[in-house]
Amino acid sequence: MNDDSPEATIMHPPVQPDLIASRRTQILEAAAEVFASKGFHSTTIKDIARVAGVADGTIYNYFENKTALLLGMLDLMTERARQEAQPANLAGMDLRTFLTTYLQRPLTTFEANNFELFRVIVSEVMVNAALRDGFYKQVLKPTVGLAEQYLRQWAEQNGVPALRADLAVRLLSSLTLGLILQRVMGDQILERHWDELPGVMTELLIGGLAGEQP
Amino acid sequence: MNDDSPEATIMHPPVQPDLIASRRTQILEAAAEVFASKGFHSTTIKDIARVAGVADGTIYNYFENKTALLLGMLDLMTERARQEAQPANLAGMDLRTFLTTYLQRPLTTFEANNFELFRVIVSEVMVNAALRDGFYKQVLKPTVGLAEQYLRQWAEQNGVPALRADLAVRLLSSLTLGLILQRVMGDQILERHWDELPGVMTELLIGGLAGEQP
Amino acid sequence: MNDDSPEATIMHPPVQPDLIASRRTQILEAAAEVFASKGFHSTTIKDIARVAGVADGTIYNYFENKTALLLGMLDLMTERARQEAQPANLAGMDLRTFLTTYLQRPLTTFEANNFELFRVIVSEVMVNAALRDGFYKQVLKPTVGLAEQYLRQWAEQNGVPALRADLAVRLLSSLTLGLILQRVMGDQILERHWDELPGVMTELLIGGLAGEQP
Amino acid sequence: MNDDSPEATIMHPPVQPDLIASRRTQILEAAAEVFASKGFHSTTIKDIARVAGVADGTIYNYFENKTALLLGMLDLMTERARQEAQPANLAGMDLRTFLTTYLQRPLTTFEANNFELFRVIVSEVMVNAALRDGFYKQVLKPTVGLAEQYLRQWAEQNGVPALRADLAVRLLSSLTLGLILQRVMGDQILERHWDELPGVMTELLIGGLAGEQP
DNA sequence: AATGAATGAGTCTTCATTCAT
DNA sequence: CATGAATGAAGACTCATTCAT
Repeated sequence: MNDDSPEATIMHPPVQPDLIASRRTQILEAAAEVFASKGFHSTTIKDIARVAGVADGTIYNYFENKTALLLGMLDLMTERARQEAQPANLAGMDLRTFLTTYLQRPLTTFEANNFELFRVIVSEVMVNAALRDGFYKQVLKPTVGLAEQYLRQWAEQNGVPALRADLAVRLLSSLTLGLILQRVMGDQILERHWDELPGVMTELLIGGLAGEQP
Repeated sequence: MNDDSPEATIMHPPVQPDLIASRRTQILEAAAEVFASKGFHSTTIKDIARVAGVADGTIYNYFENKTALLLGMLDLMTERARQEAQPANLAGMDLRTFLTTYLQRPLTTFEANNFELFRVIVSEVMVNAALRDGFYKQVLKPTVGLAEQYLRQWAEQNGVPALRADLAVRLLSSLTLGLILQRVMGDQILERHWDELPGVMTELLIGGLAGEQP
Repeated sequence: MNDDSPEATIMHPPVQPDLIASRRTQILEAAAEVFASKGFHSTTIKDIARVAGVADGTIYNYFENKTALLLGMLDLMTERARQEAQPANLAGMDLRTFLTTYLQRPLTTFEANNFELFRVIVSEVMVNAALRDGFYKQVLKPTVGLAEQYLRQWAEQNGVPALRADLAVRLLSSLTLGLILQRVMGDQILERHWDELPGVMTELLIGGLAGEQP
Repeated sequence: MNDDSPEATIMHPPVQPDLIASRRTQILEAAAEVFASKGFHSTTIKDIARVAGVADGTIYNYFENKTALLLGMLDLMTERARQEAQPANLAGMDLRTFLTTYLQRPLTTFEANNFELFRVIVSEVMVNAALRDGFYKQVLKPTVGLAEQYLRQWAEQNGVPALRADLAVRLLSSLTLGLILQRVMGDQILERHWDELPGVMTELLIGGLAGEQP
């Protein structure tokens, strides 16, 4: 109540951009939590507001609509993934290390805590064009692109000229995606051997199915 | 109608199970069509009824609820898949043929006309436990089981004793699933080379990434 | 259709009126059973048909609509009540016997097995004018009328000229009705002393609240 | 709004409970009106909303579901009844006054304006366990309890030791309930003599049927 | 008369979104 | 910017009733 024209200040405090960002994050994290546990369509704005500790209407100050929350979550996840994923020095890596690393990262990332959320996102990605685009461009394409780059280099350096790098790399990403999906669907074998997968898959891929097993 | 034929005296023919079945199919096909074009949640019962040419209520004479329609579609697809999939004599196949066949079937099946529907099913499978179970048990598990059987035999006969058949086969199914998903998500490369995939993937898997390319 | 050919006879057997009646009864009893256990509005025609062992549509050959079933049940109950209620020779009865008898009959009748059904009927009687009329005219009025007759006679013979027989008798019927209702609502005391009620109430009514208790 | 008064600085006044209460009341009164005229099952939420002057959805901000409206009405009636019923000093009353009062109150209360509504409530009470409980506990039990207390005292003070107060009081409440029901069912006699009933019934109860009539 | 599949009007209820305060 | 009560469109589902067989 300390005023020289205090009301104005009190009533319209200069909006700190940090606050805006953190509010967004706060809401997104609440959304992630609830989406993960109830799915997208079963989650109501009220649910999210309650968990976020804000009013229903407040959410609409930060997000266009309910779907925008999903897009926002994608951004958030991408952002974090990027921070964690130090632009690892792929350049000098040998193939085995590369493959193991490349397979391991997504598998352990999802292992951590994102299975439920992943379900929800995939679910909507399947059905929502905008989200599908976002997912493809922000998540899948960059990952694939990076690997393709590496594979080309490696093929060139090792005299494997005929390698269809563009398809080979899709083999890798499809494999990862498929593994996660099957795990999510309740496959027991995958759950039991989840940690060994990067290693085993790498050997299978390098030596070929008929190759020598370590 | 007034004829001497004996049929005329049959007054209450035991309700033709055929009719029931065909009505179910009629409704399911309508559902598939609408689901594919609008997604599950955006489709109303009225939409389906209209396309099927029946009243809203009639649908509930054949299906418990909206979700049951999806389960029914799963059955229908499984049924058809089973009919198409002659219990091919895997026993005598060489590895290359086996892999190509095994990869090819799902890819071409979905190529045909089911992409949109596949999206919807995967979408709900991710989020609906009952459906997930159905999908896993009816679609994924049988496929995987068959292949595992083959791989074990093959490994034994070809002296590759250490092969982790249980994981190797999951490599295959994950690969398939992942390829379809990436394609569904709009990957251009995959779309362009869809028909070559079984062949290319087979070579990559047999020879290993480092293997000799044909 | 009117020909001598045997088929005609076989196909349209002369309908035995007994059969009609028994079919009606069969359906009504099924209705009573289901109504009693689920209430009127929660009971579907299909429920009744199943219990009666007939098809849905058959019910509509015997009853105009769902409400008519209630009216029919009323008739059925009235009919039975009338048969049981031998036009007891009230004429010579002393007051105490009369009262005890008069109170006892409805209480034990409902005790038997009709509580649940009574609930349903009262429920609809409250809300459905036609049914209310039926109940009033077929059940309440006759009972009250009979008693009024007796009371007048008795008052005359015993020199109690001022007795407002018309109201006194309503005291009796209201009492009965009210007791049943309170019992139905779960009053424990009434349930425990149900059998003693006719006696106790009779004494209270004869002696007055301040009267000597036996 | 822009004045110097301190109130102006109160920005988010804790939502006035008064407003909530009044909105509830507004809706309940609308519900009572419509229920009374059309019955419970024939009344739609839309009907109530229209009469209350709110949107359909608004009703669900104040009541769980349609049935909760009935429960709410019970509360409202109980509340009002309690306010009217000053905890009258029964202690010092003589029996005649007590009885007259005790009988009179419910009869005149319902006379006023509640007959139609009473019908609806009784109707549902018969069939809905939750409502039945509410009615029993909030309406019937308290009334009965109060009277029982009085009767015990009175019996003790007047040397009527054998009085079955627990049953005697149920005679009273049953009588009341039954009278209202018969009146509701269209009994002309009761309607005509409604106002005299408390008096007449009191005399009948005190003197006994055989007693001297005033 | 019996059947029971088909009908489709009718309703409760949900919930994303708005907007006055 | 925050709030949260109000909104009302939308949809799944029920079920009494009909009628062709």
